[in-house]
Amino acid sequence: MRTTITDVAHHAGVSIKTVSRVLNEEPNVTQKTRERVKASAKELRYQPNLSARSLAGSKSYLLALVYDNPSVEYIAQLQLGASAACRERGYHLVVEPVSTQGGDLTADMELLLERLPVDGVILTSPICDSRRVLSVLDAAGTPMVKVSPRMHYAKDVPGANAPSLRLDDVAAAHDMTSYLLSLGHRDIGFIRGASNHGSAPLREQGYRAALTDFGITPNPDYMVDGDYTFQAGRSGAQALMSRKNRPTAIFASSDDIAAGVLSKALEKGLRVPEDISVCGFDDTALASMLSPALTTVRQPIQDMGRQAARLLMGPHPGEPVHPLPSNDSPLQITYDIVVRGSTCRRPE
Amino acid sequence: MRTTITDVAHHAGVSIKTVSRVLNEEPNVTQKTRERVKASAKELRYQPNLSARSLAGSKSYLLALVYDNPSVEYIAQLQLGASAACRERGYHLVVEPVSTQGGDLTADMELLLERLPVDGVILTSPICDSRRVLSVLDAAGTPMVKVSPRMHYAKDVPGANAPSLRLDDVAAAHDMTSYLLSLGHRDIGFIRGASNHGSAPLREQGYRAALTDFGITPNPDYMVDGDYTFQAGRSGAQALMSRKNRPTAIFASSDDIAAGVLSKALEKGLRVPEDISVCGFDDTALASMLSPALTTVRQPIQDMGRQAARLLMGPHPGEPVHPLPSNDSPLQITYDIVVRGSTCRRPE
DNA sequence: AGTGGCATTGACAGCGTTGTCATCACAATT
DNA sequence: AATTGTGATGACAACGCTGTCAATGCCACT
Repeated sequence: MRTTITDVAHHAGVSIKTVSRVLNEEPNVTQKTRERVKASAKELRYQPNLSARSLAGSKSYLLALVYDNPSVEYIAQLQLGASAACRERGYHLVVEPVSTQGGDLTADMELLLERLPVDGVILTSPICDSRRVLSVLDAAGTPMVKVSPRMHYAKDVPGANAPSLRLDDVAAAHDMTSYLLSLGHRDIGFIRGASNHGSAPLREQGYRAALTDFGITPNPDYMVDGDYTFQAGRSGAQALMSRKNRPTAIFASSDDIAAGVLSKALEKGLRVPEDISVCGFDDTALASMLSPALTTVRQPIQDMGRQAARLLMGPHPGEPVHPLPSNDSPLQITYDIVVRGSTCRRPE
Repeated sequence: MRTTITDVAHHAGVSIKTVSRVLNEEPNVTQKTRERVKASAKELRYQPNLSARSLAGSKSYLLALVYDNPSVEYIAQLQLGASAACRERGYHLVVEPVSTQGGDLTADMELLLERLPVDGVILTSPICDSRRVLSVLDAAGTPMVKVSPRMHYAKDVPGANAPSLRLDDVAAAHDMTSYLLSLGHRDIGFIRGASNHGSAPLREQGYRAALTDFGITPNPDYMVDGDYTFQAGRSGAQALMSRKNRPTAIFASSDDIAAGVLSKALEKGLRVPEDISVCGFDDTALASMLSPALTTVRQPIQDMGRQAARLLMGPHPGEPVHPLPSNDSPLQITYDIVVRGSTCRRPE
């Protein structure tokens, strides 16, 4: 038999309601009672039953991570962080892979919400920008947090004021581009991320700004579309390398793209970085595993997952309450430029 | 207001118990009633509340995936499959990353089981071989399925008869080694997987057997320890390449290891595959992203996740019941040797 | 027509917790 | 001393569903 709250109450000589109060850190319990109950709970190794809690109360102690598999590694890291944060507070993380392509995204979300009363949803890009998903969540009153959403929202869009977090993609891309410029590169190719991701245009913007700041007019011939995948990297590189003036460096919007670029460049007999520098974005495990290892932008993805979960769980009773980050002022995440072997000074 | 079972019962003109019976595919309901109830449920877009179900009944419609992060990619794929299978049947997947290193594994598991009454647990290697974890699960009576566990168990070990699935690591490694032999290689290095994973000795066994079958005595100098990581690949390669007769091929027990081997080989100025062939195991996304792309053993990891979840959910009412795979006769998963650019004929 | 048996249905009591509200004890106020 | 207020506590219902068991209806067989 599981130990129930009744057992604890009996053991501590109080009512179950008092036990409940203690466990939920509610006020109006004497310090003495509080301690006695806690001792009993510990001794009996009592663990509250989440189903019962959820049914009776308003909290379910369940968070959902909804994702569409942009990069396996990215999600895995986010999940690791979120899960760790959940454990700290007795929550659990339910994963919900969905597809923005086929399938009915909205229906999937509704199903989730109606079946499983989760306390909050972590939305990753590009789902965090889906009007329909946001409106379903809004309608259900489910708290959410958006990870790397688009920048600008109309005020009346559902979920417009949900807290969000992202790193400063513009600044990061600016920094990376500036780094390439500082190496002497002038003809810098750029491969965009997926257009349905908020980060894609921001990274492009940073790239463009850096060039402009340096006095170079961004050349459309040096920018190609992509979708954050290895394949996009290969075809993007193919396109860029067939330009009249082959770029001496390529800034890929993700590590997966950069891996594709590397692959194509090597296939064409180019040496990286001697003939062409390549850099990525994210610093996933892949970046270190490639030869040469990728110069890239480090995102603390795991941290972001942890932060996202914490935002949903709210401040621990007793902790200071931070103002909620919003779309307009998202929780800013730090980044670093990580220099590895895939970039070097421009060849003469 | 959410629609409840009472709403459906009212709408269909039956008792809530009958609705419950219909929804759970229980017998002893007339076809007519069954259809009427289903129609009502559909019309009202009714979704059963999982917390209530779990509290009242014995099922929670929740499965847990417990893992210790051997390879991010591997887990992500497994998770994708398991999650898909869950969705088919109205289940949800809770993820529980745990650490076999620090932390208290047993305590983590107990916590999980006592808080969240999951219907089953998917245990990945090496956790599926932890006596303590198995005994906790056994004691709680929680169904489990082991993915790639060790081969041999004493009969009295807890969880000894839990269903398990794995591919035939021995045969796969045998095939891969034979393939290298067929390319003319005779001095074939081998980098082991992590010793706490059941698959590691099996793959080694296959490697040895293939050599022996070919009339070659396995040379201990050509076998080095590893732990399925990139780093292990680098140091393993370092060790192997400093042998008197440098092997002309290296069989790495995982793609991550192989990536490390590649990295070290290229760093040393060796050409792959011209100077040295390299192959891996798993066929994770990484394998295709490397240059050259890895020859490797394809495991249908996503399928395995799907199968694992299905085993836990039991046969769909009405489906034929397959005998449960056990440790002695696990569900066999098919594999393929995928030949890519990292292997070639032995240099003269 | 009477009887037994079986398939179908429903009434009702929980499952373990939280929310609401009443009660109580004790201190502060008049 | 009587009154009021406030903090601490507990009794009880409710959350939405399933399990148990009793009741009902229907049919086949004497």
